[in-house]
Amino acid sequence: MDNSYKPQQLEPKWQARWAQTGLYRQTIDRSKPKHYALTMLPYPSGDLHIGHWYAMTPSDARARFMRMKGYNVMFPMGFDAFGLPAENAAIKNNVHPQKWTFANIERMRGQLRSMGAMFDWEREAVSADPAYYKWTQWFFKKLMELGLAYREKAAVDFCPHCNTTLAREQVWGDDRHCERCGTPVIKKELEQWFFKTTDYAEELLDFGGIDWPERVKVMQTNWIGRSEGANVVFKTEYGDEMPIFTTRPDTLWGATFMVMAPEHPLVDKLTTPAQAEAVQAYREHAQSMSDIDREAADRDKTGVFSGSYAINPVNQARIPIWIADYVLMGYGFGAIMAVPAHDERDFEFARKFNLPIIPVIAPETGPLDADEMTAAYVGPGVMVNSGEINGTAVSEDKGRKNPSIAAAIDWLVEHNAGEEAVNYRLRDWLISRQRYWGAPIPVVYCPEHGAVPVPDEQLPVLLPEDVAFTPTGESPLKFHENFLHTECPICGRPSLRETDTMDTFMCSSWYQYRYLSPHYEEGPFDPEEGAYWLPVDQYTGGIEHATMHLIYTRFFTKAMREMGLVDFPEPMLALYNQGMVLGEDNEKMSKSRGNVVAPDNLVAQYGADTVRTYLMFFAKWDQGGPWNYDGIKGPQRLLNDIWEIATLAYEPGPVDESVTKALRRKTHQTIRKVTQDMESFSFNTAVAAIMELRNTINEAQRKQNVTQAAWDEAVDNLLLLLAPIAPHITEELWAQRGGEYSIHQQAWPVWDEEIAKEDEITIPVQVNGKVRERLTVPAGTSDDDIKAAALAAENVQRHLDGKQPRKVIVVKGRLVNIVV
RNA sequence: GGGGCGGUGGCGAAAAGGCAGACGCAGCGGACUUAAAAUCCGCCGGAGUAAACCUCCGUGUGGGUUCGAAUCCCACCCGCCCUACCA
Repeated sequence: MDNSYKPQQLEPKWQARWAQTGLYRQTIDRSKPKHYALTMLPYPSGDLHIGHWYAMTPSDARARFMRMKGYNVMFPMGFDAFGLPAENAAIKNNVHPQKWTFANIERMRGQLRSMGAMFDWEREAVSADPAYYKWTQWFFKKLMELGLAYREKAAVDFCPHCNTTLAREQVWGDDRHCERCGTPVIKKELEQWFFKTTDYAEELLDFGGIDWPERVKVMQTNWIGRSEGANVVFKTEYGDEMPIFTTRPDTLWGATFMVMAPEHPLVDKLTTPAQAEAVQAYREHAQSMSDIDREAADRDKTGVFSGSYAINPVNQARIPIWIADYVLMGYGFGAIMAVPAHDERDFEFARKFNLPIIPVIAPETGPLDADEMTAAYVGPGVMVNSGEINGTAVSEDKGRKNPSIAAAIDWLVEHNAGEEAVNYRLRDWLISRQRYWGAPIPVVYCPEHGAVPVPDEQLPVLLPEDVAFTPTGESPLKFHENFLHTECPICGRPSLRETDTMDTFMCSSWYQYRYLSPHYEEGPFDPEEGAYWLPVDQYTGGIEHATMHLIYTRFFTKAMREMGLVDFPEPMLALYNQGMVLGEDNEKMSKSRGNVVAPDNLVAQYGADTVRTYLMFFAKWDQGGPWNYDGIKGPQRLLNDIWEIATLAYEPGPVDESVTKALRRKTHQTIRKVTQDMESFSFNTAVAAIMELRNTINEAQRKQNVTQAAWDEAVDNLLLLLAPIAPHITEELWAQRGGEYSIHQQAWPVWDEEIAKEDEITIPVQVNGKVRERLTVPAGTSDDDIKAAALAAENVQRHLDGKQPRKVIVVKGRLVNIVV
């Protein structure tokens, strides 16, 4: 009978068996510690990419490893199913987004099954399913109740191609383009819904208690952008209050002018008739410019004088108020005090428009001369020209740690002119999208009561199916009479529905909770499931979500804690970011480059197990790297060899005790190595260790010189260690060798330190740091004996050349270094 | 401009401050075969040498710490990623 390795046959066979026997059904079991393993859910674009395999199969292997280690593991899968591509496909191919999306999901389910992952499909959640988005809408209402959702008119980022507004996080790059389609965004004044992520700015900076990569923590910290300083209230000469934020209140005495953003509400009032024309022209110019031009590379400062003046509260100086687009309306108060002597941007502006420069910090080298300065001075020194705080030291510290800043803040408080303040770069999350394929915002606008949330019993607000898409991408909800017209839930008056839908990041902010009980109807998730499984123990996914999804879901969990739904502050205790598989040309895979690797073809050619093993072998997981069609041969040979090893009968000839012992040692060393590597996500070296064991077993196979018991121990453990990585072949071979179903329910092997121990060790002997000899000694030889043997060694003597060793360093079991 | 990550054979990569290059790919030599593929055996950083188990050089560059550095520190070069007039 032909019993060669045919993954194309045995993989579907076992996948069916697993499904049939409910092997991956994951239910509460209080007799075991729980482990919630989560991999970022895919968008159903229609085809599973090798990138999905790279994200999911090592994640699956880790979850399987935890299961064999004795944890009750939950490893769910679902789809982030709302979003623009579905709608764009609808416009292009005249197919309804729902049909397109659910057809893709169906196709991707099949592809996901071909991975042989341990997903519990009964926990699958699809965000575009009304049973799911009902709760997305419910969360929106809850956030409203908590005062964490509000509606405001603001100049927001708008993608003209996608025809919708975007959150700040979804505007990328130095040309400020749309994260989805790459079109440069424009600013638009619109009434939009926001979530108050800024309320949690301080708490989001606290990563205590979570094991997340340093890189993500740094990115989030920078994104939140905390800066310490003071709010200072300037008054215009007409008495209007003009608050500003500054990180350098100590330089207040050097403020020689003020600058407002062109969109600042006081611009109209402060513009004098003489300046009206110039200001109007400048504002129009600023508005017409896209953000790209506004932040163009040369960044030459532009601006215009308003004609009005403000009074500096520290010295009553009358200083001109300018309007310039280097001041952004979205940060602080949209206005600044300008201290050209000590701020580079202000300096540049002052030089260009001939505004006065007054130094207030004297560096150690002596006082500054305003006329001779060619750049702002931002270093340490001592305060001068600054009234009561003269003589205070200026350090390079930020905030109150800097004596001069502390003194300035105290002065401000004492004189009732300002207060210590912290400002964040983080903006509130804009969640309104002018698109059809998303969860409708559950709000009705009543002429009497304004924005009224839709009552719970009317949720979900369903997306109407009979809609006509226009080529412009404008939301068909705006023209859907039945959807649009409704009654006010409070008074019954005819009212209009909100036609915007929610940012899909809203759907993915809480999906890990819906997985617990995707069919639960009494709430977003079943509290009993939640009490057992939550929070997520191990999250894995790409780094690209560092400042988007990963901030949103943290915000969400903190808000859910306010709602009383959870009692922990962080959604995911540990996070690991995998790298990216690149094309063979070492470039990002893309259709236009023609370097895309199709997993379906690979599965057909090599089988899923080989693809999985190769993905885990070719690089450390967090690094990623280029795909290589030749490289996959290594894992392919590995699985073929293992097939041979496990299926060919072993008949020991004359047994060699020392070879037997060596095989057992290698077996136990491999268990130790693979266990540690699986623990630390070092899958590549885990596979390498398995390959080494394979090599050792191969040799025993050829020589037939180990005992049957040692042989079986080696082969059984080889299969167990490989089971999380290559689940099908190991299941098949386990069964063929008479093992109990399923290998995936077996306990992870444990190594015996005694057996793993080497009985001879090789110790390099260095003379002055260069290896001159290698000693093979029994393990446990005393340092003194090793030292003596080292000094006696022939090549060592030769290099000592009669000189007396000055010092001999013996590192236990490691090396000897003789210094002369 | 700021921040982060990285730079090791022909290639992918490994190395708790302690034998650099495990494991694999490719290559080369040999076996098997009519032949090729597959498989098996051997070699495989560079230089010296007929060959090394001997010697020298070698982890982007230059310094430093150390008995000892791919690893730690300083400066620089290159690549990738993030961020960018944030007051």
